[in-house]
Amino acid sequence: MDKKTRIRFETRAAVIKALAHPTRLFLVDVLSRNEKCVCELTEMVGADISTVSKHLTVLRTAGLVEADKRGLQVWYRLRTPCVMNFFDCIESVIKSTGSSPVGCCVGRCKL
Amino acid sequence: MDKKTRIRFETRAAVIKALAHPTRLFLVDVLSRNEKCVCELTEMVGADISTVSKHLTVLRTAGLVEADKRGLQVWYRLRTPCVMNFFDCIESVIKSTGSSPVGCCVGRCKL
DNA sequence: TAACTATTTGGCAATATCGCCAAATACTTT
DNA sequence: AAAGTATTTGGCGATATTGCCAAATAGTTA
Repeated sequence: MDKKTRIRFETRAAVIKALAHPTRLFLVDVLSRNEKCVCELTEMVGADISTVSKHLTVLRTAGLVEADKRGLQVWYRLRTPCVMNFFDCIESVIKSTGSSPVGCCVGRCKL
Repeated sequence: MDKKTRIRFETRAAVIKALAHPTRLFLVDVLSRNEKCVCELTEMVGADISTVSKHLTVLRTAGLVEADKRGLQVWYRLRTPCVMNFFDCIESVIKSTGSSPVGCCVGRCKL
């Protein structure tokens, strides 16, 4: 395993990790239809605005969404619609296993 | 946000979380070409066999790989080739941002 | 400029993840 | 049956992630 290969998989994992949270998946799903301001996303998620803002930062750092400020509001939109294709595959995995959510933000996660 | 929606995203996140690690991405990549026994995968990864075994368990629990025992060895293979399509999308995200790996198993992860 | 609104940032406590070691399990060979 | 091989499981210390609160920042309006 050469270093180059190792770094390639670490880089990919960093992007996938940004998607690996129910709230962030929800945000990506919403943003795949329309751009939204943070306040609106916060209302949809139902968590503290600071929590939602941090999730959006994670997505933005990974290159999955982008944002621009208009007046007081910051509007986010999906940069990479191709991630939506992936969800069909994920759904097929879920259907084929009857899997249910495990080990994720037990009891604290609004989403 | 109704409960049903919440659970749907938690379920999806659980599957994606199983992919969100460089070693597991590497395993998926290797298994997408051929089935392999744990010992061979362990050698390729270069970590402790117990570590590799646990990563394989994570992938299997998520429904992404399956395994069967033959003699002393356990052979794993990819159940869901569709995940490979996703990597092209991930690569395009990476190329468009020049992103590099962050915050992941710093200094400890062989992969 | 002071008050107000929208968002981000800092920090902390609670969880979750990770990798290794040691021990247990399962199967094979002698 | 005893010894040997392949794999899984238990457990622990080290890291990383998450959500909320409070405070800081940025822009708007009175």
